[in-house]
Amino acid sequence: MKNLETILESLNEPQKQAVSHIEGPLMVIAGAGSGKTRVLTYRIAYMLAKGINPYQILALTFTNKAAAEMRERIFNLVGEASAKAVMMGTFHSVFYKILRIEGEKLGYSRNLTVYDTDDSKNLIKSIIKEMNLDPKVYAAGHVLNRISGAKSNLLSHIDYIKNPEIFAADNEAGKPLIGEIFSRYNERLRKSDAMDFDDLLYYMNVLLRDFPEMLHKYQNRYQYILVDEYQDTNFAQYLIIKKLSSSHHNICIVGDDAQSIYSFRGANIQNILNFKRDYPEAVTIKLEQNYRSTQNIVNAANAVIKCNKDQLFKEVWTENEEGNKINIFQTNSDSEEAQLVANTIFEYKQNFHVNNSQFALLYRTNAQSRALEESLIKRNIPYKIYGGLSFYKRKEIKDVIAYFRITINHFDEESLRRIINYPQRGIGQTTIEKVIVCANHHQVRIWNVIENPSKFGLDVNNPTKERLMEFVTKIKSFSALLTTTDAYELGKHIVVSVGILKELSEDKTDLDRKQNVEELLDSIKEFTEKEPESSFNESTGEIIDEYFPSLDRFLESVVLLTDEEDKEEAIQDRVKLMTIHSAKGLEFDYVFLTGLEENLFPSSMSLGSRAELEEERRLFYVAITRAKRSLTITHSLTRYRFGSLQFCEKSRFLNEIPVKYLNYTEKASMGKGIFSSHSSPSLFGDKSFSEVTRIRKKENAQIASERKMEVIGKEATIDQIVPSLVVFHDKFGFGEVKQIDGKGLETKAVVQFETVGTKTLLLKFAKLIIPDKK
DNA sequence: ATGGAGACCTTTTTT
DNA sequence: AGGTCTCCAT
Repeated sequence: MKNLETILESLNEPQKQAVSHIEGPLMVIAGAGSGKTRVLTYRIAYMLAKGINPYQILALTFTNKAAAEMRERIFNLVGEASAKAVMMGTFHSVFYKILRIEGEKLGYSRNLTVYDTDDSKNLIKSIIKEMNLDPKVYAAGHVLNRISGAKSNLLSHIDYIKNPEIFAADNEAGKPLIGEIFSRYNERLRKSDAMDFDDLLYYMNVLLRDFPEMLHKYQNRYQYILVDEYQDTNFAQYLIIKKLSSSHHNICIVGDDAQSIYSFRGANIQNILNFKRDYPEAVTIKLEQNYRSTQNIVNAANAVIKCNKDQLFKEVWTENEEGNKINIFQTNSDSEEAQLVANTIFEYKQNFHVNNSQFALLYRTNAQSRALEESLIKRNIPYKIYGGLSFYKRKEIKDVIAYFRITINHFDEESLRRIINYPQRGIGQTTIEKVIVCANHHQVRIWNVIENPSKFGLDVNNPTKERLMEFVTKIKSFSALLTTTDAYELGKHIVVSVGILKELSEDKTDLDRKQNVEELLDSIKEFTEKEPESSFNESTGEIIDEYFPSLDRFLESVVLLTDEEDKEEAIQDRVKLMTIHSAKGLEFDYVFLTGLEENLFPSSMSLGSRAELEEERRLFYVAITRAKRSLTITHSLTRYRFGSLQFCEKSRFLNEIPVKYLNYTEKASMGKGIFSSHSSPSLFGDKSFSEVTRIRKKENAQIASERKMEVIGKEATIDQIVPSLVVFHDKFGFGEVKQIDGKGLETKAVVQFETVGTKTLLLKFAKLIIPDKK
């Protein structure tokens, strides 16, 4: 543990103030790249060094990624014991923990399930169906948005129905019954002993509002509260923080109004603008020195954000070098755009010593990643896509998790519906509908009906009844093992005995799925082998709850995870691809920002109001400020969207960067990267612009034909494939055969690919090519 | 009850 | 283009 002086040593003046101002409200306005995370972590270290009990510190973040990073950095500063004792996590995960403990006061059990967005949507869909409403008029996504918005503003379904303005708005939109859906939705959640994401915040508020002893308990417990990314809080979050800190006012919020990009989720930028009103004695500190980026990048970003009307005054500056100008390239098509990016990375790597992981490719929408991926594979550049369809959202994983959930909570309706006939056991749609109607009619849970079909007069034939009861018996047998069998053993038992693994093994077209399930089991195993963390009474040290790595504990730990925890992350040197939203808080040496076109960025959805357009502009600001050394922006004249070719206009945002900070290349040839212009004049001496272009084109032609040569080879017969053989796959590129399983037409090969990692392939489909040796 | 063919809709962003 | 949903035939 460091002492107070050494903690402060490495900080600049405002950072020092922010770190050492511990008592009383503090607002830190942290410009991009100004060392925000550093301040937060050092502040916690400072508090601990001052002797503050780590159990009294609550640190809230928005994303799991941010929480993990903060935990790690504090860990390094102060050591494991103290770091673990600090309550640190996302809003949702922290309040979920509390609600599992206190939920009985609100009519929830300790086993309460959290519904993710898919679950919520599915539930809404079925309610809409049950109400005989037109699913086109009542689109589940839209209805959920309305409900979510209400909950984020702490409106109950009763408030919603009673509110004349809301009703008028819904009525005008032709959807007067959203309030009724809301009401039924809540009822079903309750019946399922489940909360949706918004409920975690909503019920935390209810707990603090209706139970004074709870308010007192948690105010007392958390004497020091830190909130990261405060500009992204919604009303529900804002009020929890306000209540918890009302007795001591030891609240430190850190944020940047210029980086508020989540208003679509109910984030209210006013929360940061109003902090002074809530805490008149609050101290405000601005962190304006940027340590991350070059002057060109900082200046360009400043110029862009100045176009917004709503903002707190702040002037970000840097002492870093001027740096290269921002390169902007226009291409003919999205695939050329992608190739230009890949080629530029390729050239960069050839000419300088740059690692793959120093590059980031950013885009507005996930759909844009595909073209980039293809061009990277062609160039044999390893990459990793962040976000998108995360591990826990994959079908096969959700199926397995659903079994876990139903084992822990029989009333979890969405899980039940998901797996009652998966793997198929002859319980079809008609039966399920009858069960639901029956359950609604008797005002009981679906589980109650299938547990005892005769009791509720369920109108299905006897074999079906038996199948239902067989299912119930099976689940009950799993539940019986919860306290005696650890998460891994039970998880494996479930997957095997239910036949999921067998089912997936039979699906020859997609062997990845089985692998994913196995990966899930591996991660459960890791969980069970982790060092036990028993909970104990903080003042006496008495162990209250002996740790046992049960399945419900495992589920608790992953239910709010959206990203796959990637263990190989640090080892693997790969180019990173992600949306701008998920890039927030991160930084990269070389950033490529693609698709700067009207209707894509800014998104066509955001053109309705100034506020929305300003949010898009903040998003652009976030994107620019991710870059440390170099920023390359591209826009394409055409792009495939929704399956057809569209013509695209250059984004208005590009005109907001003063020309003195940039190099613009119209009609860029896709082979010509940033070398052709000004970044690296020494490489080409005094050759003219067009000469360099010509050289580049020629080189690229050469490279391209070389690549072709490489790939030409014979398609391998099955018995030719042996371990350690280098092979080429049409989609995955080059790889090395690691292992062969099975015989004849069923032969499978485990191949380690250079760019996409390890895949198991069924050889009769894989069409592997053995490249000719040069 | 199941599976396949075709219609249909998507693309904002995340806990 | 690709996945999801619906409807129809078996």
